[in-house]
Amino acid sequence: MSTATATDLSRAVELFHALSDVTRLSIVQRLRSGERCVCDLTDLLDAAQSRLSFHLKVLKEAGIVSDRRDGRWVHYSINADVFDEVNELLGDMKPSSRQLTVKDGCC
Amino acid sequence: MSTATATDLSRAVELFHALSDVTRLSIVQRLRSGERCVCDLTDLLDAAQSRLSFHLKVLKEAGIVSDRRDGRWVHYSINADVFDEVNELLGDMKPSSRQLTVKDGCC
DNA sequence: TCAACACATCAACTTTTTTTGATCGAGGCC
DNA sequence: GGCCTCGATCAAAAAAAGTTGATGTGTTGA
Repeated sequence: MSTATATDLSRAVELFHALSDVTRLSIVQRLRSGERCVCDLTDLLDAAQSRLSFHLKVLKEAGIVSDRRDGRWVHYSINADVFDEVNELLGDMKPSSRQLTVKDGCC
Repeated sequence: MSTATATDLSRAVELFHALSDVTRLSIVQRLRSGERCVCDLTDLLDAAQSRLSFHLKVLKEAGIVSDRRDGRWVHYSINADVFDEVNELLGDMKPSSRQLTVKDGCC
């Protein structure tokens, strides 16, 4: 049985927020096939560098991606673990099997 | 094998956005045990009625909750199906098993 | 019919998020 | 060292999201 705590809640907000933007989801899409440097992504997504940097930071702070410096390039990659985490959080939101249905009366 | 389309993308954005707010997640939490009328929720969450109405609308438009009118009350409940949908969308974001790792060179 | 209630909607305002262009710092190459 | 490139950071502007209080709509019960 799972009960969501306050920290779970804010963690969920952080994760879902990080995933609630087209640019960021597009980045994640591009990273599915493997790591990419920022310059690759600016080309692929046709987005200004500072814009991408901003979104990558959001994704990174949420733990969705990791970065790896290699000379003057920084490569980003997906943190596969977070998907399990999201699933867990989703599990804490699903209606419980033993659920009240039609409430008689109200308030 | 799953490929995410543009519509998938905007649908994902809509869903994740709906889930990326404390108030809305709290609402979902409260609905886990079964349906609730708005007045119940205003009490439970100590939130102004119009505020709740706003968030319930976001959740409803995203298909996360449904409403049912019963006299002068409106009862909201979780749309359990969306969880499957979210899982599917998440599946389209996970790194593929056959993933490029260390890229040699860049750009 | 009228008053009270539950809830939705609206407009003005506040807050947060995103975009943009400029600047900065680190790394590599001459 | 000097210069160029990749990428982070910053401040200002723009856009989007959330809050608030007032008003509107449908329902009930007197």
